[in-house]
Amino acid sequence: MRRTQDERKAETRQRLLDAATALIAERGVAGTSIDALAEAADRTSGAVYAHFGGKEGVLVALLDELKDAVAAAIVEESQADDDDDQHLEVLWRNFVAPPPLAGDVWVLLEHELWLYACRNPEARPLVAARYESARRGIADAVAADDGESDDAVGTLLIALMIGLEMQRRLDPAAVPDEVAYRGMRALLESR
Amino acid sequence: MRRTQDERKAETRQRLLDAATALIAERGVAGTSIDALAEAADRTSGAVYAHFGGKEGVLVALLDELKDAVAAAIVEESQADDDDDQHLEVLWRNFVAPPPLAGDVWVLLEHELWLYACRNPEARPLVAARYESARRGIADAVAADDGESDDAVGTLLIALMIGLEMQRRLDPAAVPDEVAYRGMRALLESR
DNA sequence: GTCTATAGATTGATAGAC
DNA sequence: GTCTATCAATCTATAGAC
Repeated sequence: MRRTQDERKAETRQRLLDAATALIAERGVAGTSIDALAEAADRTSGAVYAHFGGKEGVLVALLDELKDAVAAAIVEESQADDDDDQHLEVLWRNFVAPPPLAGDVWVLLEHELWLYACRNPEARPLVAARYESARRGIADAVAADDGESDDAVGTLLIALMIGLEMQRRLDPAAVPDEVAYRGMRALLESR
Repeated sequence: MRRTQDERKAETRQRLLDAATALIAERGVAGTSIDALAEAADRTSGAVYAHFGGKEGVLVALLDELKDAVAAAIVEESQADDDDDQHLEVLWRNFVAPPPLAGDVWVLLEHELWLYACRNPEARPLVAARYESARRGIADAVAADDGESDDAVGTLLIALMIGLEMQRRLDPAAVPDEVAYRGMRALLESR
């Protein structure tokens, strides 16, 4: 029993996107050739052009797929709890390594996409929308208690977590969890 | 009157490093070929190999040159003032566009170097030292008033500024200066 | 130390068979 | 839609003249 063309097509597409996720995180956008991408997905470069038209097309599709999946996953668990401080702990842990992707991969990929957006105006709105969605999600999550949402808190918390994670990558000892919590709590209380 | 060999040598070295700064910020580490680098410096690829042995050598030299120059510049002006709130404003403005480099170039370059360090363990200590130096500098700068320095404040302030600047690049309206000040003040007062 | 020249590998992108 | 085959451009790295 043979699978339909559509199934085959969808599988190839997904394989290419998965390969792109891994390779771009590992070697960067510029460091990932179309050939390497296709090979990692067990296809040939022709398939990449047929599906996405080129490397930029792959990136747009990748951004579209990730869209708010990550933001949603980061926030999701935080909603479950009632304690304000635990909110922050879960938020921080999920941010460092959100469920849908391995933490190692995710952070590097996110920075690659950010750089790509800075350099390619046509991709900027897509990436900007991701951050906007993350800001809202976090603002809503931490506002769940008293019902009042404050966008600026989302902006600040995301900023802090990004910067802390960056420093932690270079030297884990430089960013103890307690320091992260202290900073997040301070921002939360600045409302 | 002819210049000495040493002068010529030093000029070539500096030209190559300047070209590397500009090109890496613009196209990234992987996106910058040795040929393009040499050409931008008005030399040939052979000069790059003679001076630095290859692309990694250029990056190490670049890191060494930037070292704490940027950190020092960011902090320097902040020392001049007495008012605590003005401290933060100057800090934020200098961070967004520190004197030694154009703001546009600096932030992108810094992210490229961070990604490079994440992927290349041998470069990690160099970049980690840059961040460590920046943490100390900021911690000392904001502690100038009461004399008490707190490393964690440096970690948190840097983290926040990095994350805010990233969001601002994608959408300037998303990060008003007042939000930045509010966040920085909250972190500062968390001591 | 610096250049030119070049070899060998890799890249992006396309044409054509199936 | 997917593959093979392929061309032209670009890249890294080295050898050798000066």
